[in-house]
Amino acid sequence: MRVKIADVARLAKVGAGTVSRVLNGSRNVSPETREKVEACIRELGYMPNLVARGLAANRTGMISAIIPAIGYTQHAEVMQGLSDVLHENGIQLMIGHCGYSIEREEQIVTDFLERRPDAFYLTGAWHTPQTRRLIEASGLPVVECSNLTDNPIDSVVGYDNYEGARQMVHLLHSRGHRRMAIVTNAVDPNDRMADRLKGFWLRRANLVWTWTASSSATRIAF
Amino acid sequence: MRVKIADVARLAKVGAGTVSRVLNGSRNVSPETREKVEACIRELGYMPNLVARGLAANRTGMISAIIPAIGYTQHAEVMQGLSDVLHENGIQLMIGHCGYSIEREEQIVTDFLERRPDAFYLTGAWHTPQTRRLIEASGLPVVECSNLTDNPIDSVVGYDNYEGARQMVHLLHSRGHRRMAIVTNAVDPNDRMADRLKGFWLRRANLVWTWTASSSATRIAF
DNA sequence: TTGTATGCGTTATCAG
DNA sequence: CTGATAACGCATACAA
Repeated sequence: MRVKIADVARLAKVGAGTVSRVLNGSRNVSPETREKVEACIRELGYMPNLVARGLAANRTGMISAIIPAIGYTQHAEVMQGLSDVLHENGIQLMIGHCGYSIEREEQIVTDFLERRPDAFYLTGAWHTPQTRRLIEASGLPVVECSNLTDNPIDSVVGYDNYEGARQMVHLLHSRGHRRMAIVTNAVDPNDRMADRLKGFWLRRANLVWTWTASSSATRIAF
Repeated sequence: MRVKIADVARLAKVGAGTVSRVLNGSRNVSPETREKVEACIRELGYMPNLVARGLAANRTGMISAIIPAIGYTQHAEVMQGLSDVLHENGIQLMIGHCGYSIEREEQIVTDFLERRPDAFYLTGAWHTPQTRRLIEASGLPVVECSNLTDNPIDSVVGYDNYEGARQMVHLLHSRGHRRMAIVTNAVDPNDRMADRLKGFWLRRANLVWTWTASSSATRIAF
């Protein structure tokens, strides 16, 4: 049996509540008792059980994130940065990958909700109605990332894929270019790509649209 | 307040234990009551609280994995595969990245243990004594991956980096090659790389050793 | 087969 | 400032 708060309390001759207060850095504890408790914690090698804490405090210290693929650089870097900052604050990341499928995203959201995360990170602003319903019903904070939207679930962090593409084509066109091509990964469409394509088509000039067969095998022929 | 087992039990006019048994697919429940309970579960939109379950059952359904970096393809692919299979079985992955630092690995192991995972996945077989102590004391199943070792903590899945390198050099040498070069990432040494270098040095010939300044910027000059 | 009661380790409430 | 004590939501041993 692992050492728990009660053991620390007994050794320190204090109540369990006091140990808990020391653990959570409450201000309402005298320096002497705090020191005594901390000594006992070290002596017993006490290690808090965050599962129990999560149940009691109704706060797990976990944030769930869903990205298309773990190995996809763009998202991996975001996850790494997120994870770093969160970890410094005692929060862990729960990562799921949906492979550009919003149905799979819905499944992951369903499963993740059972673990009672404190917040959600979603990629893109394109979800199934049920996904949106579930998350809104949960009342959890949400960040949708990678694309802007007019009606976010909660908050969005992203850029305007449509406007970016439009400006690119506009620039090229204003410089006299007339034959342009798009090389992209069209295997699994998503809202970010859709917006970019919309931006391109605004001034299509002589547009050649090709795509990579997969993210690794490129096939181009004009 | 979210709907819990007690609510389902009340609606179905059964005991909480029965609902729990239905949830966990116990064989000891009559088809009629099972069906009735499942109907009530759907009607109420009941969603189990895995935090509470984890505390009661002493099993969280989470496995923690530590890799050097999330975006590093080799490990990302393993995480993705792991995650897929585990997810099918209701288990979630808790990923941490240590950036090739075994001290950071130790810190992550310490933090992860508080979340009571059911198992550990570690990259490499090179850890701090404290890391090994902590994990052994936890009694959790462990897989060390990417490199073989003679005294694993628990079990190992990997290949012999030393022997692989040795055989490569041997082959080249036997074909008459005498000037060879190693291009590698020497920023953060680890046991896998150490083993490979050992294998190269066995038959060094005229060995030129260079390295990439970082994983993205390559600098080679012979 | 089913219901009841107890425990899991913490936090939080409420008196002292 | 501190100590009991009641939740938290579920699993499980024990009875029925």
